Amino acid sequence: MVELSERQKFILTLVIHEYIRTAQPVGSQALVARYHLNISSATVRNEMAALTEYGLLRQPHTSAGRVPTEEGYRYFVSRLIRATDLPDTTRRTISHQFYQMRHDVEQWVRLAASVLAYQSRAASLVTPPHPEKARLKHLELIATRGRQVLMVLVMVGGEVRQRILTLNEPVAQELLSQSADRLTQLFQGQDVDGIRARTAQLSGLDADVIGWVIEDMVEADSEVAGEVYLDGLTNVLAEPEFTGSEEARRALRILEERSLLQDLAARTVMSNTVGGIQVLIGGEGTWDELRPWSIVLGSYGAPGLATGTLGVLGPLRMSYGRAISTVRFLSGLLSDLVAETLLDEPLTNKGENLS
Amino acid sequence: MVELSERQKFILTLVIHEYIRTAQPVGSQALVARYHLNISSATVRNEMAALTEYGLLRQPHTSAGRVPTEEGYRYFVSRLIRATDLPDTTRRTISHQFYQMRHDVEQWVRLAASVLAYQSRAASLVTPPHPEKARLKHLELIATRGRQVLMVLVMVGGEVRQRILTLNEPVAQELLSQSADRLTQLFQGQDVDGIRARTAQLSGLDADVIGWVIEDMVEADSEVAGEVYLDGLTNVLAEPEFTGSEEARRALRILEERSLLQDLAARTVMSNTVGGIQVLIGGEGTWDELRPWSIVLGSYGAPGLATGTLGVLGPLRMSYGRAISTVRFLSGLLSDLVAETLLDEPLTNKGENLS
DNA sequence: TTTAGCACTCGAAGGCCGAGAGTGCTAAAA
DNA sequence: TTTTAGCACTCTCGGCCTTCGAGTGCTAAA
Repeated sequence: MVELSERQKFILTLVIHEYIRTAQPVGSQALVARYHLNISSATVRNEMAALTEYGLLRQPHTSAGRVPTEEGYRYFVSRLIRATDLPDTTRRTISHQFYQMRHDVEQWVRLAASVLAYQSRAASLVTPPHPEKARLKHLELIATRGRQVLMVLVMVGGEVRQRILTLNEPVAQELLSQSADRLTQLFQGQDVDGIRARTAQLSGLDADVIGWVIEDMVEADSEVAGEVYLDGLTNVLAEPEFTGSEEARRALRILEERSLLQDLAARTVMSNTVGGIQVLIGGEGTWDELRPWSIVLGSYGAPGLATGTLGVLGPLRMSYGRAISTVRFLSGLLSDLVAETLLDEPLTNKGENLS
Repeated sequence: MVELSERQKFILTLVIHEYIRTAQPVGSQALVARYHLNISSATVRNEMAALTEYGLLRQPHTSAGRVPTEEGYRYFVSRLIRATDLPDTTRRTISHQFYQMRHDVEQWVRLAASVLAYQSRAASLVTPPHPEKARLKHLELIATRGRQVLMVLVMVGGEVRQRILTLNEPVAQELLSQSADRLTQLFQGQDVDGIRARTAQLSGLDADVIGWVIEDMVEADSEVAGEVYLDGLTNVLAEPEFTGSEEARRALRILEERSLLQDLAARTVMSNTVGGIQVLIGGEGTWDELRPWSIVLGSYGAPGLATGTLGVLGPLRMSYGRAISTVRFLSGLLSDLVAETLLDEPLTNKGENLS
C-alpha cells in the first residue's frame, strides 16, 4: 500500500463521508463547494485520479463522480477513522435502560439489538452470553405424567436447559429428586469431560439420567451461539442500495439465514481489528453473499465464563464511526452486566433488594 | 349480498385464480383464451360488469382488466373456496420431521414456522404453546454467588421460567432447597390466585420467595403469546405488491413489530371462519396497516392446558386454498404433539426409550 | 340471451433530446 | 514544480412524445 499524502487522506475521508451521506458518486466540484475547500476542483480531480490509481476510489462510469472501493473503506477504517464516543447523555440513558432489566438475560439481548440498530441506523445482531464449556451447577428432575420426566439443567453462569425424557417406566417424584440430588452433589462444577470420567460408578436410574445430561451438555458446548437476535431490518431496507426488489430479497435472505450469522458470530480471527472491534468489509473476499455488506463485530462477556457476540450489519457505505462506537460501548456495558450477574460484584448501587 | 349465478361464481373464481397467478389485471379475452371457455369474451365482459357492479371486482382504471376487491376475496373465501388437503406424501414427510424433534418445543415451533412459510409461499407466524392460567408445578432455588439466587419455576405443562433474585443477605443452598421444597409442596398445582390466597401463613425467606413467584406467574399470565416466531419474510418481499422500497419497508415493519402480531395472535373472535381457521382480509377495516395483507390464522393445543397460534401472512392475492389447508394440517399436528407431551398419550409408536 | 363488431381509452415501452454534472487534458499562473 | 483556469468531451437522468396493444362498453344482429 502506497503511503498517501495528508491531502490525499483528507480527500479520501471527505469522499467517503460524502458518499455515506448521499449515496451518490462524489464529484470534485461538489466536494469543494460543500466543504468550502480552498483548493480548486482541478486539484481535487488530480488527487482523486491518484486515489483511483491506488484502487481506493473508482468511477461507476467515465464522467461520473468517485465512489469508494472496498479497499478505500478498509484504508479508511483501519487508518483514517478517529474514535468517537457516544455522547454522555446517550450513554447514561442507555445504561439506565439496561440496569432496569438486569434480571432477564433475554431482555438485555433484545434491548441491545434494539439500541444497536437504532444508534447505528442499520441492522443489528446480538447473541446471548454463552459459556465456552458448560459446567453443571444443578440438576432437577420433575415428574410430569407417567413416564415423562422434565429434566432441568442449570449451568454455572445461569444458563438453563430443559428437556423432556421418556423413561421406560414411571418413577416416583421422590426417587427422581433423590437421584437428581445425588448427581448434583457428585458432579457440581464439572464439565462434560469431568462427568464422563466418573460415570462408571453409577447404575440404574442415575446412569440413565447422566447419559441424558451428558448428551445435553455436549449439545450446549456445540452450540456456538444458539439464538441470534436481530433488529433494525427495516433500516437496511431503507438504504438505496437495497431498494430494488432483488437486492432487498437477497439482503433479507442473509438476515433470515441464521447459519451465516452464527458463522459470523463464531468467527474470532479477523483481519481488521479496531480496539477489540472487528470490521468486515464486503465479505473480505471469502463470503460471497456478503459482497454488498459491511459488518462491525464485537464480543462481550467474561472470558472464562460466558461470552456473546454483537454486531452491526449495514451496506458498504454504513457509518463506520457510529457503528464502531456503539458496538464498543454496548460491548462494555454488556460485559459489566454479565460480570455483575455472574460474579455478584455490583458495579453500581442500583441494586434491587427484597422489600 | 346479491346471490350470484353459477356462471358468475365461476367467473369470479377464475378471475381470482388468474390474478393470484399473474398479479396482473385480468381481461375478458385473456380469461377465455387461457381456460378455453366456450362462451365469448363479450359474455364474460357482461358478467364481469355485473360482478363489478356488486363490488366484487374492480378496474384499476378504465380499459384495464379486472382485479378482485377485498369483498371479492371475502366472497371467494367464505363461499367459493373448496377445501383441499395437503397431499398424503407431504403430510407424512412433515409429520415425520416433527416427530423426530418432539422433545424440544422451541424446535417444533421453529419447524412449524418454516414449513408453513414454505408450503404457503408467504410469511408465517407461530407462537409457542402457552397456558391460559399458569399453574405451579415445581419451584427450585439455586444459590449462585453471594446474595444472588437463581429461581427456576416449572409450570404445569412444562413451561420453565427463570429469574435471578438478589437477596438481602447470602443464604445457604441447604436453606434455599428446604424453602423451595416447602413451597413446592404447599402450592403445587395452584395458579396465582390460589397461591395468593394462602401467602399469609408464610414468613421469612418463604414469604420473600413467594412474592417473587407470584410476580413471575402474573407476568406469565399476562404474556398472551410471549415470543412470536416468524419465517418466510423473503417470500413476501418477492411478491410484486411489495416490490417497491416503500412497500417493502412497510411490509417489513409490520413483520418486525411484534406487538401487532401478538395482537393478532391474541385475537379470538373473528368475522370469517373456515373450519376453525380464521381468515382476515385486508385488515377487515380495523387494522389500517394491514390493508394490503391477508392473514390466515389458526390455533392449536389442548384447550384447558396450553394453546398457541399459527398463521400465514401474505398479500391480498395470496393462495388462500394452500394457506388454509397448511394451517389446518399443522394445527392438527401441533395439537397432537402438545397433547402427547402434556398427557403422555403417545399417538404413534415412534416413542424413544432409554437404551 | 349471446355474440360479433367497432370505436374508444389508457398504460407501458421505446425513442429522442436537452440539461447538467463530471472528467481529463493542456497551458498558463504561482 | 505545483496549482489552477479553461475547454472539449462523455454519460446519465428526466421529460416528452409516439406507438402499440390489451381491454372496455355499447349497439345491433344472430
